[in-house]
Amino acid sequence: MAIRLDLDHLDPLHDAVLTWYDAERRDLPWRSPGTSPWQVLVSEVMLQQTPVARVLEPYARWIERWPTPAALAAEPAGEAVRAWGRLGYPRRALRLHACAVALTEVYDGVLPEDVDELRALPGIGEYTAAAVAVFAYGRRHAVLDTNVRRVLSRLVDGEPYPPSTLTVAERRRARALLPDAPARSARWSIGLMEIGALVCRAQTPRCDACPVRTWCRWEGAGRPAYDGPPRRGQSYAGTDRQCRGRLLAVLRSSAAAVPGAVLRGAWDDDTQRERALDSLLDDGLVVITADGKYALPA
DNA sequence: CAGTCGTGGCT
DNA sequence: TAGCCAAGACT
Repeated sequence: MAIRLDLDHLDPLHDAVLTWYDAERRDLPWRSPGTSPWQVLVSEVMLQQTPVARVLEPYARWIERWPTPAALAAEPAGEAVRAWGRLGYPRRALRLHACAVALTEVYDGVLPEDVDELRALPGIGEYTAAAVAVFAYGRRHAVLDTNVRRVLSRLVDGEPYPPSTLTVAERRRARALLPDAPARSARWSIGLMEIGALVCRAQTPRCDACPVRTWCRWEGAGRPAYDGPPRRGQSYAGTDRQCRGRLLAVLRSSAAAVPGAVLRGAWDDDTQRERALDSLLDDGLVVITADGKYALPA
């Protein structure tokens, strides 16, 4: 049986996470000492639904080219989409550009520290606002990403996976577990994320290497399997998303505007291609030029 | 609130 | 092999 979690005496739990983090943390570029809040934001947006390994190279090129919000805001949004490469979900690039414009115009290029102000910026939701406030500014605030949610669900609830949507109970609990000192709470949050990424993994947990194993209800209960309703799977082949990806890849690789005939060669199904192209135009990821060709936005 | 939105690696 | 999933946001 796991040791019951005592909310009045969390120090040992905190210590276990912080000690483990100091020893096992990955040395990622956005964690190095001189990282600016803007660079933290760039990394967080790129990491939304995209694994660390695929972010490393685009991130390095991005911050070298656009070290400040003003630098990015000075260029066309299409350049952001092009530099986004194959990270996926390219609307993130568009939003990050819009965010850079807003930061430049409204905040004089300085990221706000307040989560509500951050939350109001394009592409910054609840998680990313918290991540910037905590990781860039050391504020005391709960950070609930998919890793932390899974770790706490297993540790405290004994459930293999968190609820499908973030609940108020999860927010309240995450807040209650936070160390009192802001600097300590920030490291606690990063530590939980890192445990989720390296140890308490979704499919292949490494409980033998877990620093909080002695408190874990899930491990203590023999790691019961998930038995709820089927979790929504993401199909991809043949979907509009794949079609959009193909079309955008053509535009990314071309410096000049592209005639419709070329796009036609990128996807066979006329109906689906037109639908996907319309949605790309709606999103502002693609524009039609004066001579009727297609291009990334100016 | 549930659906939509890319891409690729791992088991 | 075919799912499963990865530091979510937005509508």
